[in-house]
Amino acid sequence: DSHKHKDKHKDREHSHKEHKRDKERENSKNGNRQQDKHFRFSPCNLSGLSYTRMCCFSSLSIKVEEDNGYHLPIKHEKPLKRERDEDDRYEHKPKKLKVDNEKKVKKRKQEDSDYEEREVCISLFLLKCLLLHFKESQKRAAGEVEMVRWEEEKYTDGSKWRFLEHKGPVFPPPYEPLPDRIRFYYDGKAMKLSPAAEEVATFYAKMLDHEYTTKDIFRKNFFKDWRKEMTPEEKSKITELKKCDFTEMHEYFKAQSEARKQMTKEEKQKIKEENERILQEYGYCVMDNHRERIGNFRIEPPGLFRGRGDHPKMGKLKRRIRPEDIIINCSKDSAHPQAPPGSRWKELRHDNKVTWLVSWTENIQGSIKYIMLNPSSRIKGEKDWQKYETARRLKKSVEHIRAQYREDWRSKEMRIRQRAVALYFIDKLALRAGNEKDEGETADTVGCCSLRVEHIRLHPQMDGQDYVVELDFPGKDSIRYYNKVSVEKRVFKNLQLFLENKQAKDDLFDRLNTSILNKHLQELMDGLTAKVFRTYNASITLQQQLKELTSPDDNIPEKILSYNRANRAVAVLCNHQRAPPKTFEKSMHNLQTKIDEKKKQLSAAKKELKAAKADAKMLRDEKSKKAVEMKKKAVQRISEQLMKLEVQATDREENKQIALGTSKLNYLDPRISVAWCKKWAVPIEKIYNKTQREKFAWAIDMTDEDFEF
DNA sequence: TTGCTGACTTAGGACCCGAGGC
DNA sequence: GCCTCGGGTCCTAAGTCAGCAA
Repeated sequence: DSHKHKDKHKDREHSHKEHKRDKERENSKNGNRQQDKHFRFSPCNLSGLSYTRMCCFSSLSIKVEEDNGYHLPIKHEKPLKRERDEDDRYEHKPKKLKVDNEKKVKKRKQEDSDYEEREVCISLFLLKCLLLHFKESQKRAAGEVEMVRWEEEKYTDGSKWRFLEHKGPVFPPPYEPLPDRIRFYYDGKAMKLSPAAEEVATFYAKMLDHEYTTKDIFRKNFFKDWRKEMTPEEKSKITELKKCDFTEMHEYFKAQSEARKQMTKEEKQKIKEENERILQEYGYCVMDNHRERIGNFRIEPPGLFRGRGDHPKMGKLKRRIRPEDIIINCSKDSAHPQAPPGSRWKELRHDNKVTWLVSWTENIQGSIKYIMLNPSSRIKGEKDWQKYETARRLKKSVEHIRAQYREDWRSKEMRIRQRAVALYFIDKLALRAGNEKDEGETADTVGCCSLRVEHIRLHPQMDGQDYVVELDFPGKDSIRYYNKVSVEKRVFKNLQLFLENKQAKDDLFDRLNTSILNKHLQELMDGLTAKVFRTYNASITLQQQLKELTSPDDNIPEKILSYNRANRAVAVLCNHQRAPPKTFEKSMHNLQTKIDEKKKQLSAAKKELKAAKADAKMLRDEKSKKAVEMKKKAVQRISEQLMKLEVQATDREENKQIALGTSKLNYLDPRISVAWCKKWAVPIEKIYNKTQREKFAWAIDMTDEDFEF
């Protein structure tokens, strides 16, 4: 562990040096192509004109496969039709957008009234698309590739769509009572439960193998909620959980899942087809004339709440969601989804200021759950792009911001010093912001602003380093963050001061919260919030590590190993951990055995080659020459296989406790990876699987090998 | 300023299924 | 053809952050 964290620290220190270098490099290249590109691609385009390249085709045929929905400037793009909007796009100010919009409302009244017209006149709108489509096809046919822009399609009023149509959610199947032969025992005696009580009992029975059922809070919460579902008779009889025997139920479900596995190919195929049918019917929606994949179109089935860490509500009953709990969001002029027969929706809403299609309130925390679009959708992709553009803007001002917070360490105001030290942690250690949480309602986890005295230890000297801060706290999902980091003297002195006269449970930064911090960050840079630092530091680390680790002479597997190592450096930075796979030791052992065997094979093959060479030297005939060639090839093949296995082993070992997926999916600007792949001729499929390629279609589409984050 | 809520992103674990080895 | 393993996908919890009301 300590080794890991030392490395982690090293990585961080390194990347900071690299930041400077990057900055210098960037300065020296002032005005280069990248910058132009950056401007052109800046997310102002996102809500503006430039991405409106002709998705109106797909809008007509509704074929997302042919048009990924990203309206990216392409190389052969001709000058924009609406030059006057170009200027607007040079400065990206997402957060001011709303304010700006308000100010611009009057100015744009004329344009807005156009919108309104269009809104009420969808058919005209489609007609126009049709016309554009037609024109475009004509041009294409004539070999003229010109960008046709869908000028109308820009949402500067904060709306997210004009048209939204979907089929509503898919509900889980109703509860199927257990067959009579499957019995529940209380205090050793068989007892038939009412359907409601039985259903809840099955939730518990299904989890009998899980560690959850050994936890007191889980058992207590479950039992309390279960009793609420019981009939008065059941309630009076069943008073102690430990007298409940669910084993028959448990065995029944195990047998069922076993039976599912044993199904014939045909049966499995049938289920697959049915799932596909449901996906086609409910898994897509039409948003602004694109057919888009929906992320989660199934309503969460009832069950027992599985909170993470020491969650005070674990084991509580997550109740079944009924149509009457559901709010449907779609456009007025769409075919509204129908509630299941005999039921009705809670509400039918037409709010185009939000992106969700369906929502309901869950009963554990009382929070709202949503059905939204898949990451491959235009709306999510553009947001993602915008996120990375904000992080790239931070790259430009980060040195200034760092200088500022270093200055603030000396402020005479405590709140400023706290803010500055917290920001230093967020920047240097990629900590999360750390919002306040409801005590007793959620697991006790913290982030930067909510760190407490008990989470930090100061060591003026440790392991040969000065001013070491030891951080140890439960972070998001109760994942432990443990790190020892040497900080600057002034930070250290400040921390000593913050700790003075405080108890273990007191806040380290008692004059700070995320709201204060983010307000400050907003003043430093438009759109800047605490989490942008995580995105920025993750992406810049990837870029820098790739530069450092990639050797031009490496073959593809070695390059991929380098990529994974760079990815890993980021995962370590962001503390993305995973439980080591249960079969890790075993599979590692198996792999080692394979490697040993391969080595034996190799030496055998080499011997054979040697012998064949000797033969060839003696016999000097075609046959033995051929034999040498064959043996040579065999040696080559086997050593390649061996190398591959060894790389695999290294990769797997290094990956034992680290999850690469999270950073890849959420923190690393995909354009860095795409550019790297292009530069080193690594097929993008080796880095991104199909889903990831769909999510990052925008980046794959727009990125050249010389892209710089 | 504070508390609360809604919308959206980020997160790890469970589960499924197919590739590849035997 | 069977089995194992791991990647891919699904699931949904747990964060962040802005906006609003008191």
